[in-house]
Amino acid sequence: MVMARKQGSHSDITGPRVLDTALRLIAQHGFAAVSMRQIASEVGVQAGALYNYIPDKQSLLFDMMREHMAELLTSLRATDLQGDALRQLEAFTRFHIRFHLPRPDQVFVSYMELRNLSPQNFAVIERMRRDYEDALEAILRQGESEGAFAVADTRVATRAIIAMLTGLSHWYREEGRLDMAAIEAIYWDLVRKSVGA
Amino acid sequence: MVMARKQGSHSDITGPRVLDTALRLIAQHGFAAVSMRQIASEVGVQAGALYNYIPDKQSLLFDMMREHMAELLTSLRATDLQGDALRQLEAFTRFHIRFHLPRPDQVFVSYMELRNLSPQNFAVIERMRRDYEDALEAILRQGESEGAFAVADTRVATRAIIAMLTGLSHWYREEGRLDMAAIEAIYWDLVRKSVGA
DNA sequence: CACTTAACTGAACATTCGTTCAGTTGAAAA
DNA sequence: TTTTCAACTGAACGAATGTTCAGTTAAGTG
Repeated sequence: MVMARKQGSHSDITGPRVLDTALRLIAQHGFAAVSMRQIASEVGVQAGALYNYIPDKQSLLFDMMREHMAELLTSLRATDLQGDALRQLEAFTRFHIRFHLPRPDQVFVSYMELRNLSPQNFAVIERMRRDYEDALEAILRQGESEGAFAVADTRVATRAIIAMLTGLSHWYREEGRLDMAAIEAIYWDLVRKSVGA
Repeated sequence: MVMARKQGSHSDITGPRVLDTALRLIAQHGFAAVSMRQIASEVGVQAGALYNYIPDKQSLLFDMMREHMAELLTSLRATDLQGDALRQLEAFTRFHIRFHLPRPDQVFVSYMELRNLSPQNFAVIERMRRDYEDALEAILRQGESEGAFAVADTRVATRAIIAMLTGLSHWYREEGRLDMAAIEAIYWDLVRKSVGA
């Protein structure tokens, strides 16, 4: 029987390092602007070695984005979204900020590199993004039927709120003026008011 | 005296066509993913001919973005932003939508390709973007001093509102369910409420 | 008409690209 | 100690990259 190697084997170290390094570089320079040789160089191997961990460059991007979206949806479903619509909306808002703020590179790549996905891969990611949007839309619809919210168009409001929240990741810096708790409070105030609650 | 040629000369036709074609292709595939040969091919010339109109590829991107931002700022200053803060905010909101909706490619490129600008060029564009943000921030501050608006943090609210409005360009389609007037009404409702007015 | 010159071609330049693969290395297995 | 094989190297592949430039074309000028 062949055991998995525990020492001396770098596979379980190099593998994740490839994805981590690629994520950072692509977030910084863009998918098309980063070469396999750049990624390999920062990992500390030759370009050919990358192909022990990924079939090709396209899969590198797809795997990063799919993992990000899968984590997002899993975390959302694991989050307690109960109570009336107002409480659910607050929970969703705070969840979104808490999930996205510590992951600026993933957010950047997932929103900027959609064009560089193959059509099939794009469809998969788009479906996941739509699932996330639908969770917020359901909350808004419930709020309307409760009479707690007043929005002119639920679908548009859904997208507007997500754009507002996601935009946060484009300028937030950890060392900045506001910590995450302050950010949460400010955005929750904006979101709550925007739906008329 | 040498007159500018009026017929038979393609310079005044090809020149703008280069920028237009480049804009469309870059919006579609991204700056790094579009080659000079692709642009030239769609324009109907050889790659070398492009260099009669631009010094290099970087200038192509920079010229496109600077022109977009300059038009944005010029149009904003030509817009009647008077009356109390609430009226100004409405005027700003409607201006933003009317300016951006008919220019999806420019918006896309200007917000997605900042990474591909050289540091000097980036600084120029960033300065212009900041000028635009400041116009909105001034309105919010006036609204606060009037007692018309209630926002937890003016700087954050400024960015949040612009993110909300700009996000519109990412999903709006001319042939869609809503025309521009409907969109304006829906977003103005969201913006007005978000600042507590 | 001959002359000038703006506009463009077509080929070439040195790099770089993603990807493949035969061969090397060195630690775990027997 | 010998064997095994996962992990990796280093070189090579054809194709594509941005950019340059000597030469061609054709329309305007005098």
